[in-house]
Parts: sequence; C-alpha cells; structure tokens
Amino acid sequence: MPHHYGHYIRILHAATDQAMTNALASMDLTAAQGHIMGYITHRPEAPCARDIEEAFQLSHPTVSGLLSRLEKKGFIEFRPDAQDRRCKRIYILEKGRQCNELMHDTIRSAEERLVQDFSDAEKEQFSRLLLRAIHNVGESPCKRRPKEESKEND
Amino acid sequence: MPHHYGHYIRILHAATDQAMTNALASMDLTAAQGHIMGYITHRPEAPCARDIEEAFQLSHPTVSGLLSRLEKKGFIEFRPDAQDRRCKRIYILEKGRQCNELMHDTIRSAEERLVQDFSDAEKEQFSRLLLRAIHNVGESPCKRRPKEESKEND
DNA sequence: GTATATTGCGTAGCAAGCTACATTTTGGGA
DNA sequence: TCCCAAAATGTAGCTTGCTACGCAATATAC
Repeated sequence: MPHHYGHYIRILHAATDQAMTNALASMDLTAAQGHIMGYITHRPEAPCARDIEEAFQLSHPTVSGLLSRLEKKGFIEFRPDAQDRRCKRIYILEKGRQCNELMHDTIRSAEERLVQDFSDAEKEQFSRLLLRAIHNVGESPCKRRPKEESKEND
Repeated sequence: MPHHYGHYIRILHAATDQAMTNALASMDLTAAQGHIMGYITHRPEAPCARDIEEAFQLSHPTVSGLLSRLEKKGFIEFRPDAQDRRCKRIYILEKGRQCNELMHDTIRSAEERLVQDFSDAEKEQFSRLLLRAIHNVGESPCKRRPKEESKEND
C-alpha cells in the first residue's frame, strides 16, 4: 500500500505556511516575507536579491516580487552598490528592525508547535528524513548550477 | 539549535511539486491537475467541485480554477445534476481516460523516488511523523468547519 | 406556505511560485 | 581595444493558493 507522501507534504506545507502567515499578520507580513526579513536582518552585509535566491532556492522573479512588496510597505530599502552598478543592495529600515524580535519569536514558536509532541529523537529523525527526501527528489525548481567556487568567505 | 522544519518542508514541497509537474508535462498536466484527475478517475460516482475541496483541503476558488483549466484542455466535462441544480457533476472525457494509466504510474514512481533509500521502517516513520506534524499545526487553510455528522457511509 | 439558513457555485483581487525573454554591466579573450 | 559571455536585474504571462464577496437553489423553521 503506497503512502501518499506528496499529499501529506502539500497539506503540511499549506498548514505551516498558513499558520505562520496568521501569526505574522499583526506585523503586516506574510510567512514568505517574514522569512526573508529574518535572513536580511541577521546578515553581516547588506545582501542583494541574488543572495536571497540562493539561500531560499527561489527564482529571481519570485524574490523580486517579494522584495518589491517589502519595499512598498517600508520594511526595506534598495541602494545601489558603489562597486557593481548591476547590483542593488538591500537595507533594513527602522520599521523592519522594530518587528525583528517579535517576528523571530513568532517563527520559532510556530516551528516548535509543529513538533510539539515529538521526542528529541523523533525531531532528529524528522529532520534527517526530510533532508534525505529533499536530496532524493533533487529537482531544484529554479535550475541554477551549483557555483563551484565558494567566494571570499561569507 | 532549532531545526528549520518550515524551511525543509517548503523546499521539499517545491521539489516534489516540480518533479511531478515535469513528469506529467508530456501529458499536458501539472502536478495539481494530475492529482485531481486521479481522484476523479477512481471515484465510483462523478464528483462535484465540493467533493474535491474536501478531499484535497483546498478552497473553492482554487478548485474552480483547476477544473476550468482541465475543462478547457478537454480532460473533463461538466454536466448538471438532475436532482440538485446547484451542483455540476464532473465527468472524465476520453482524453482524460487515455492518460490515466501513465499518469498513475508517473505519480507513483515520483512518490517512490522520494523515499527510494528509506527502509520500510523509515517509510512508516516518515508517514507517521508527517501526519503528526499536520495534526500539530492544525490550521486548515480554508477554514471549513468539521461537519460533525459523517454522512451516509463513505 | 413563506421566511430564513445553508449549500454550491462564480468572480474579483491578491500573494507567491514558475518559465522565458530582454536589458545593463562586468569581465575575459582574441 | 573590441567583442562576447556571464551575471544581476526587470518584465510579461502563467498556475496555484488564498480571502471576501455575491447569487441561485435547496433545506429547514415557523
């Protein structure tokens, strides 16, 4: 009897996404936007769109849309890079910095709720199985080649 | 150190969805459309949109859009119910029936690939943990109340 | 039998994902 | 130097998900 992993994963994704979006609604952020804000905030250097595409495995148009909505709402700002005029660096504005703590806690507690009745061993196992499944499927949606050299540190 | 389940789940969902969509592309079906076709096909009675919303936990507009695209491509057909004029029953057309076998195999092998190096125990565990996580999150996206009475059989 | 609630569907409008293509800038090679 | 490839972004157009409406038909209540 086959297990319907695809179905479970779709349901689980929809549910977690919805839960996080609801939890962040008071801050005027969606789940996707919140995760990106978290990434930008705890980066040492102001990232550009490309960095976010890499980190979240998302296509450029997707990231572009998310960032433009964040900009329109006043969470972030674009400033051109002095060295490379192709690249627009992303800076957090005051409004973005304000909701950082609350957002971080909100996301963390949503993560914890997901596995609230799991033992430590089960949590480990869940992570391992998810990562193995990701690896098995392969198929990164936006097919970007792996970028063989690891840049100048990070 | 927290595990980023939300992140893993998002990636896994995107990857499986993409893999299934690629696999079904030759039949002019997407993953979402394929799953619905499978559901309609192996139903004893011609279902209506509402049945699909229940089965897949999707909102009415989402299902409505999917079905209208399937209709436009000639996979299905709507016919009004004789008893209840509100309800449009969904019938599979020849084109839909033709790709049924191939589609079923394609989806099944994508499911198997996901857990290709899992032991039987790990497969069981994966299903159990996914279902528990879904239950923990709760939060059904389209908040339809649980329908306290379980209808006549089925 | 009529009034109201429920149910099924349709549509508008939005977010978030994708592909495919164009544009600009950078950088490397002949 | 000059030309072309690679990289970063922009934009058009699609699917899939949602909420929030409204409408028509049925079912229930009085």
